[in-house]
Amino acid sequence: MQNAVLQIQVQDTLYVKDPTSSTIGKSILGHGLILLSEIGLEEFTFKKLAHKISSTESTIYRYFENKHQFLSYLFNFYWAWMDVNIAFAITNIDCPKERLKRIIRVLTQKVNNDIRTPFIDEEILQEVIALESSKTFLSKKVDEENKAGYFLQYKKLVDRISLIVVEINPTYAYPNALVSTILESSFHQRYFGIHLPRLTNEMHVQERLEDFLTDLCFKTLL
Amino acid sequence: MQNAVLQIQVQDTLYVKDPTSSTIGKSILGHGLILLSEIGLEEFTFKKLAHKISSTESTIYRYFENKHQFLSYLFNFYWAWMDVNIAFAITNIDCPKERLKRIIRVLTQKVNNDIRTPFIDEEILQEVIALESSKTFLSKKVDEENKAGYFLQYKKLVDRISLIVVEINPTYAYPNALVSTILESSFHQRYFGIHLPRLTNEMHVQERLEDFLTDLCFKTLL
DNA sequence: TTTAGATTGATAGTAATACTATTATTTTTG
DNA sequence: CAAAAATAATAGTATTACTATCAATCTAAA
Repeated sequence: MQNAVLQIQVQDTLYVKDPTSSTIGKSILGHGLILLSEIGLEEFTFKKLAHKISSTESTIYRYFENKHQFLSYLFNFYWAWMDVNIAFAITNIDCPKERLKRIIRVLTQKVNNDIRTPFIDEEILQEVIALESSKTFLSKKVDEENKAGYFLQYKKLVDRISLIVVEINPTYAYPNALVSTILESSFHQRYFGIHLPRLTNEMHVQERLEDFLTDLCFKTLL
Repeated sequence: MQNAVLQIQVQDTLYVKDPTSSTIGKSILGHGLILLSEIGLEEFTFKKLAHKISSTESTIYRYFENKHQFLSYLFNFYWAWMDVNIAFAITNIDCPKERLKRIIRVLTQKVNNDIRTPFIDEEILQEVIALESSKTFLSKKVDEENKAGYFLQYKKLVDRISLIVVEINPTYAYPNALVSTILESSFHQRYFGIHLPRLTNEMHVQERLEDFLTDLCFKTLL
């Protein structure tokens, strides 16, 4: 068994200088993520982060244009990492139904820190993405950022899962819509379960969320 | 036919001073909404709005604590208004399936300005809510704001529609989750259709969005 | 009709944010 | 070891997100 390092690649439009290329860059990623999870995007500033890592604002600005770009980097990192996870979960599974089931399981599971990515704690990343990811695309700059590849990893994953949906039911008219609905729901329903329970039905319980989404998918497709 | 004025009531925790109680308050609502639709929440400031309505920041602060509260006001206004619309759309309809169908139609339709609310243009409001509404609850202050009633109208509507879902299928375990998923999707899928088409399947076309959500609901429930 | 009370406008001010720029110092690497 | 690159330290600007004060105006009750 090798001591593998998992290289997650994101678009070079998502940084000024590649944060994985230096110690301080990795520190920005790791501690930036932690700070984000602690205080949320609105309160998050590069100044606070600089203080946390005993560095300066100007250094952080050499890696990321602004906090929105930093969030988008994490967003892409998360989905690229999820893509790897999902690919692993369905290798050697031929039946597309079983593959979709396993994907939904992976999507609704609470993740654990992946030691193959030393500077990012995926458990924290998942929390941050649940709360903040919608803010990456709900912006007036969405078209511009889309052109710059800010959503590439997410779109790739939706495409990949949609292909499986098409395998299950080639006549279904809305595979991508179904998949992106499932992905969005997997975050929002869990969040509602914790914070706005009246909007959902105990979706903070992993098995229920998994069952809800699996049921929704398969009833729709079969 | 009377020249009816539709009074939409929101929680008094959503303002410092009721904006509908004065001319300048209504101007803040109306022009604030327009400014929001023009530049988005991130760029929106009370200073810019004050300039637009030839008033001052201090005056606006007498009505709303900050722009987040202003957005939450609009959020509740929208769903309270939608509630009225939906109630109207299903009066005298006994069949719960038909009622749900009609609700989905209302939810996926592009709305027109309602002249019974003179200071708010619902067409613009719908655009703003589509882009910004998730930001009302995706915040570290969600629990605090939930207690203060920031999401009451939305929760009420979800409850109301869930009751119909239960009528259609009393054994279905996730009525509220299904309803909130439909509501969230009705905005996000349309948005994806316009800005991130790879995430969906032409959901900017109203009939397709309606069909997608109707199909999703009824296949899940029947 | 006066007058007190409430509302708005004008102005000022503060701490924080979101940067940019410059230069000195340290670290890396060839 | 020298040159180049990266980082730290410092300063500075325009804007944001407010709060405070006080004068002007408008409004409603005695």
